[in-house]
Amino acid sequence: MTTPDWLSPTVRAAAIERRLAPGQALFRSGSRSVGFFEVVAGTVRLLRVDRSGREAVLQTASAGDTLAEASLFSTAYHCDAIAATAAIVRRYPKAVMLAALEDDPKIARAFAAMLARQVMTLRTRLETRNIHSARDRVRHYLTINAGADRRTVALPGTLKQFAADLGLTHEALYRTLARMEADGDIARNGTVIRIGRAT
Amino acid sequence: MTTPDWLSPTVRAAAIERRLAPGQALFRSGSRSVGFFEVVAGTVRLLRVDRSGREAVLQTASAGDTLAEASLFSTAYHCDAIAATAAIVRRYPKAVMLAALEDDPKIARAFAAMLARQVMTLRTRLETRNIHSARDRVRHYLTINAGADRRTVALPGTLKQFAADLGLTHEALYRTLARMEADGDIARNGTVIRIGRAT
DNA sequence: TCCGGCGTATGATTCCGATCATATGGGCCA
DNA sequence: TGGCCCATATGATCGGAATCATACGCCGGA
Repeated sequence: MTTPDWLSPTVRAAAIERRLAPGQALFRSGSRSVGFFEVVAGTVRLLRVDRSGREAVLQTASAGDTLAEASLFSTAYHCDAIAATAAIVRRYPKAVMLAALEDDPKIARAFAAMLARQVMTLRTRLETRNIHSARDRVRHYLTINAGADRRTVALPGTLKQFAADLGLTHEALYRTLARMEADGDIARNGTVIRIGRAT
Repeated sequence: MTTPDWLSPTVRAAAIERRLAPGQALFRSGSRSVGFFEVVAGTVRLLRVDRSGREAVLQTASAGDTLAEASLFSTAYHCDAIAATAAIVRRYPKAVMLAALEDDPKIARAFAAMLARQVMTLRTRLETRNIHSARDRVRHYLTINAGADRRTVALPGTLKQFAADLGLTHEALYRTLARMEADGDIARNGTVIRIGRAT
């Protein structure tokens, strides 16, 4: 989830860069796993599509985030990775990375710590999804993702993407934000949101 | 999530067993993290409680599962662990485990693999929560957790716990199961569910 | 420059899960 | 054995998010 400064020079040297057009797939569910990725620029989203066509956003990776780390231990990917914007990704080949894990306890530990962070992030998202009220769900997200001042949040993408991340329809999100703004709970400037009663 | 046969004898020797009464807390959110746990018997649930008192089930750990692995890398726990039944847990002290990670690449790798599995499990749960229809949500859970014959599922606990895991009220689950049974989508025998149209 | 697509926005309506209420049976403890 | 708690179950009602529909403005490409 953070810049992989913990990777050894060997692993970094083995990285392979690739550009993605918006909407282009980095990999698809079921395809053979060939390593994990770092997003250098742009945004890539991990998602699964169920029979009814509804898509669940599992992760939104922006510049500096890593992607599909878990695939190191399985032979195939279990979801689709789609570029939300034009993006550049770096692929760290599976074999090289696994070897590095064996060789260097520091890397292994850092890798484990990173996975642990992911587990916590996912748990938090699961917690968000447990909130039924759209308003409370938005509030929960905002308080968790507030910047250093605890008062402003810059959304990573469009409102539509934000809605998908929250597990809401975009209509519901638009309405909720409008109501929260009308009530003075938040103030908006595009995708920058200030939390708290208007002063 | 599986029996930690990958732990070194040293780590295992350092384990500390503890019994829990149903409803008793193993640890609370905010308390200093002192290691991770293995459930030897019974069931322990990880949950967070939001302001409104609603609780989100983050994980249900049964015998053989591990718990709070991610806490190795943080100083405090981020959720409550509550025994759902009478339970026995084994605690693996933090320092011992961290040292083992440094020493033995095999352990580190196995630990990372276990975390990776957790990440995938959590993603699947996130996917489930993205399904709005109670019926489809139940169906999704059942197809994923079907036994070897792909037709039967033995629920790990009570229906009420199952409802919490799915993020439904128990009333909604009772009704949904009743309707699915009436329609012949499933057949039930207590908490054992057979999938598929009645033959 | 004009057109088309997409994000944003809002209205009307529907649907279904949450909530509140009530009932029953089984298990456990006194 | 009696009483209590809890899981299971079902009914009635409500609220709010999903859904369908429409509109507007912006941006990029033809």
